[in-house]
Amino acid sequence: MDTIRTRFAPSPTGYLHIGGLRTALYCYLYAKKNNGKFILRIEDTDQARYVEGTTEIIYANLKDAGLLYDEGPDVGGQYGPYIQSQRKADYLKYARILIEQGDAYYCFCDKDRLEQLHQQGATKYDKHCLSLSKTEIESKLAQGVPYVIRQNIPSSGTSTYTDCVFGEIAVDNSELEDNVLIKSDGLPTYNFANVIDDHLMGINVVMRGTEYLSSTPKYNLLYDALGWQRPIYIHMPPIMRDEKHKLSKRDGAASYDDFIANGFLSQAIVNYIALLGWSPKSNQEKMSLQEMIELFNIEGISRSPSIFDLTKMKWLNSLYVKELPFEQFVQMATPWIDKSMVAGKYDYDKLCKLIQGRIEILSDIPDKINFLAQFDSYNLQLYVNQKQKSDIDIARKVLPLVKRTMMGINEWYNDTIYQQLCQIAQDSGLKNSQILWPTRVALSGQQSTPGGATELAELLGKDESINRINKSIGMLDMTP
RNA sequence: GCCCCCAUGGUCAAGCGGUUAAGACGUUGCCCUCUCACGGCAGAAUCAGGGGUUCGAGUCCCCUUGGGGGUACCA
Repeated sequence: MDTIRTRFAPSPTGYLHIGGLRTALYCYLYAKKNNGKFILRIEDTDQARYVEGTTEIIYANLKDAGLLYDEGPDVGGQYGPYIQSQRKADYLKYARILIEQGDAYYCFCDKDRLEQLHQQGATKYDKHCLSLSKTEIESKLAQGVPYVIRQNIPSSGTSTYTDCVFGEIAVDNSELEDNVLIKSDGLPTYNFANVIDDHLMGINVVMRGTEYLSSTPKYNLLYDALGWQRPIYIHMPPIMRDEKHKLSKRDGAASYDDFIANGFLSQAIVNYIALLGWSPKSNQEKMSLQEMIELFNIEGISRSPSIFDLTKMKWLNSLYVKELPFEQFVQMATPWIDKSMVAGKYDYDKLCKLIQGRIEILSDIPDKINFLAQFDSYNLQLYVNQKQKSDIDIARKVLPLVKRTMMGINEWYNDTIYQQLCQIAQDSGLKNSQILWPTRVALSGQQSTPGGATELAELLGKDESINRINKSIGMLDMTP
């Protein structure tokens, strides 16, 4: 059996969006699962939509996501070039063969005539130039009349093929249009370049979005006309923003880079999108790339579109954040702490210990910790907590004791502070929570914090802690 | 308009003619706890509608409805 060869063939028209990344992922998984090769090919035949620099982003993103391709523009390979615009000669060669065989023809119709055709209600090209005589064609060619080359599709009959996920697909040839194969600028259209390149590069498994499901018969006709073996097709459903809209680049953060910039971990991104449109037999959800390769199977690919759920993606991300080795978490969190008001203050390691288990994405960090650098007036009702048996009066009574105790502590560590504060409770016949709750509020002015009263105290340091307790006592004194 | 495709909770989804219709996110309640989070336990919530076929239908067929895609000198 031939080696499986799959390809991801993006156009360099913008950032690598999540849909594209998933296509790449499935191609990669399928290839690796079958000990095959995963190839990257850049489809830049549309000069108008080309965006400078985006090929480099594609390379970088794919590698960052762990989807290492065996062949590609920047890594080489035996089937190059891997950039479509550099393969011009081949396309023309095959187009001429097709013309020779009557499977394609020169078309000299200009935009005006095409438009007219459309206005007259035609849904497709009328094969007008198919009936041109050889001499007519030659003279127009000699005169330099602009032309395109069109595929000559049979006007009757049915084209059928089997897709691995959707099963048998049948389309009447009469539904198919004589598409342009070679544009007037001499470059091939996607339709054509795709077939030629896939064949020449030995691609035997074509994986792509369902937008090609109904046009695949056209490609098959090309394969057949050229006497080439058709590839295996695996079409996959789109990722949606909601029931009605595809998740598009315009939806804001929808590219790989956007997610990274928003504090998602690369592994989590890959893991989550793997689950959008595919699920393993075992129903396992958290998977490494290696596990995905092992579990991947076409039967698990779903046929209906799936809606992107940011909430679930965050949850998955939080799992990866939690299991990050501490050192690595500190390293990744540091830029986010620097970006917060806490920048440069407090011990980053201690800070990270408190937040690692409490954030979902890295960008949650600033909001979680800003209070450490900012201590203004807060709502005194925070002292009221039924479950902790705390209220404003308790706070008034307890905080001065806390302050005095703190001043006497020399070993400023969580454990000792905790012990000492609990001692107050014992001495005064109160519950621990009646000391700790007011203390935490007095230190933070927050409803919830990444850490308990004494953990915060350690982080803030003795001076700042006492300072904040003082301010809080002041606030309490000012209210009746 | 025409053609292709799809349809299980709010979301991702198991399920391949006989199940109490899995699981996960989210949600609700409880437990744990120096708050929150984590973790643990429990609960609510789904087969779009209508016809068939069958002893039996979420599973097969048809129609309706809803949704996606295609219908380019874009990919």
